[in-house]
Amino acid sequence: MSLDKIDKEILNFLQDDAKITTKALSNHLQLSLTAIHERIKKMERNGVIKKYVALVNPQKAEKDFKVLCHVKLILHKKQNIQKFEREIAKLDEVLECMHVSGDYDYILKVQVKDMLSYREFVLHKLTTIEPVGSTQSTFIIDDVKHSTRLKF
Amino acid sequence: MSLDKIDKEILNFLQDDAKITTKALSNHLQLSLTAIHERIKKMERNGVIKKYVALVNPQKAEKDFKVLCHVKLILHKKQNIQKFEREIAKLDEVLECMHVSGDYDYILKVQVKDMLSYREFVLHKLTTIEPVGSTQSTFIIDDVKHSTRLKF
DNA sequence: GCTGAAAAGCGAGTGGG
DNA sequence: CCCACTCGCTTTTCAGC
Repeated sequence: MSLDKIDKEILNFLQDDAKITTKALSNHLQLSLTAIHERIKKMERNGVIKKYVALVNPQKAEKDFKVLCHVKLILHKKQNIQKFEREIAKLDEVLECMHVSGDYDYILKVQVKDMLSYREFVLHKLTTIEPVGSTQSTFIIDDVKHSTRLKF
Repeated sequence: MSLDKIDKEILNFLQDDAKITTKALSNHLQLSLTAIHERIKKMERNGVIKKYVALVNPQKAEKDFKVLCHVKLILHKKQNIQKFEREIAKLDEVLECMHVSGDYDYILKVQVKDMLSYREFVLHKLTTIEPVGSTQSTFIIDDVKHSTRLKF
């Protein structure tokens, strides 16, 4: 589907505030309520808008220890890859799992309470996944910027 | 502030669906409308809930080329660090900027349309930031998991 | 901190231009 | 694409426990 300029502006607003009213949008974009409403519904149906979520502040919720964990698999067989990706998806501590080019196969962004919890995670969860070969941890000193927004 | 069990359950729901009604929550958690409502408002005031946002599907919005860009600064002086972080915050292509331990100073998650746009980004935006020394790009083959949710 | 009920505001759908 | 109008639901507030 193709997004025109107005669609993109709507997305810019909704990515900042899921609860903005259609009325406010219609003021900002000089368009009628109905038009805005239909465009939003269409983008929801098409999957352009995936979902609406609340973002929680990790500092205020005991989840402020963040690590980038580099993972190598033992063997690059299809079954291994699938198994790893399936198991990783189940782990709540893993917010992101990226299959990457370069020295490692995957980079995980892991978010837990503290160093101790991280150790628990690596020992009892991550390294018990069979295809995992080696891992290497890069600690995040500061999350300078963290956005969920694609700017159009 | 401390979050009790009910608060945490509310957060689990809201992180999946910002638009869930207080009524639905009151059913799930066996609590009155007003009680749920007050807990949510309190967490919003305290900043436990940062904001409500719409998540856009990058595949359907021409932003499906993702790169982890490792950055070294030329000199680790306070001014350099501050300047870099200030400039990076302005770049819409950079969704995440993490100050990390290890061989590099920062890891950026950059999200653009395609390889050409990425090249433009590196040449005309990233490397024109003064304190940037060297950069190294790790391409994301597949975003296996991408979550905004902290599980309680 | 909880409940229940009443008031105000918004979303979703309709008919028509 | 816009306007005007409903209806029903959700949010918000208020009294009282």
